Amino acid sequence: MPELPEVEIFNQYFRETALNQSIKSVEVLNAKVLDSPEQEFVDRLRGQSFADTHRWGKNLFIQTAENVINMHFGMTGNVEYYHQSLETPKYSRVVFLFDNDYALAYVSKRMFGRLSLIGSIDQYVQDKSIAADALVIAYEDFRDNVQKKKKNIKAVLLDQSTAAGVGNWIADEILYQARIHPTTVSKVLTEKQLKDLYTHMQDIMHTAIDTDSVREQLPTHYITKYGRKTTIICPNCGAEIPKTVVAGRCTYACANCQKVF
DNA sequence: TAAAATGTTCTCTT
DNA sequence: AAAGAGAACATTTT
Repeated sequence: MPELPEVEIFNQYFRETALNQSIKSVEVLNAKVLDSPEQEFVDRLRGQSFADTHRWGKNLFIQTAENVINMHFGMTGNVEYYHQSLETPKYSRVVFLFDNDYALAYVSKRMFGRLSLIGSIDQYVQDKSIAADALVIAYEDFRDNVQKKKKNIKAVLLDQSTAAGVGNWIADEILYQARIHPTTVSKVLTEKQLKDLYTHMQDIMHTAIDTDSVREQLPTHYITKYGRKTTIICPNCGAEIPKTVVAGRCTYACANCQKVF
């Protein structure tokens, strides 16, 4: 679930619910998702409140008066705000209990997600070589980042040091819309093709955010609309779209419409 | 039932 | 040295 649009939706949800709530206690149900020792994590957040948030790529940063938290969701996960009289959501790993009797659960089904106490957002993204966010990166920076690399274009798009926030389904969708095959080596792409990729990248992100990232609500010319398990028919040419592996990830690309350059 | 899953990081190699 | 390829990670679902 959590590519840039999902995390943006989590960010908006977080801001509408948990922001400015005073943290009465922190329950760690599975310390594996914490980067810091459990006791330190709990001690540093108890009694504080979430003052502000920022999304950068797939990362959600949450600030309190004295701390910055990096929240990452991995392959599965979300946040859920609920009244404490209700059951804790399934797969909750850490729960922040507020003074108002509501709580915010950090949910991570596969436990690939992480909660980390960090020094600052700038330091974090620099340490991790995370590029500017895909929605705000300047075209020239995106182009330069692509041209620095020698991998196939799908691997380059998935690389968070190209533009932060692109994940597996969005990479496929960008390449489908730009009619470029994912195995194309990124270096051979023309300026026009790079501009096209950039434009589609931002269009797709905005479209996914606007549709609340509900797959069925995506435009009919998106391959992502048709899922990633069953057989997909190309909305452009009608051919069956094969499932392959590119950059170590499952990949859907139309052999007719997407050329290898 | 074994495989696959909307991600990142580590290790090995070049 | 730095970049790329591939495995590893942990868990659930189909």
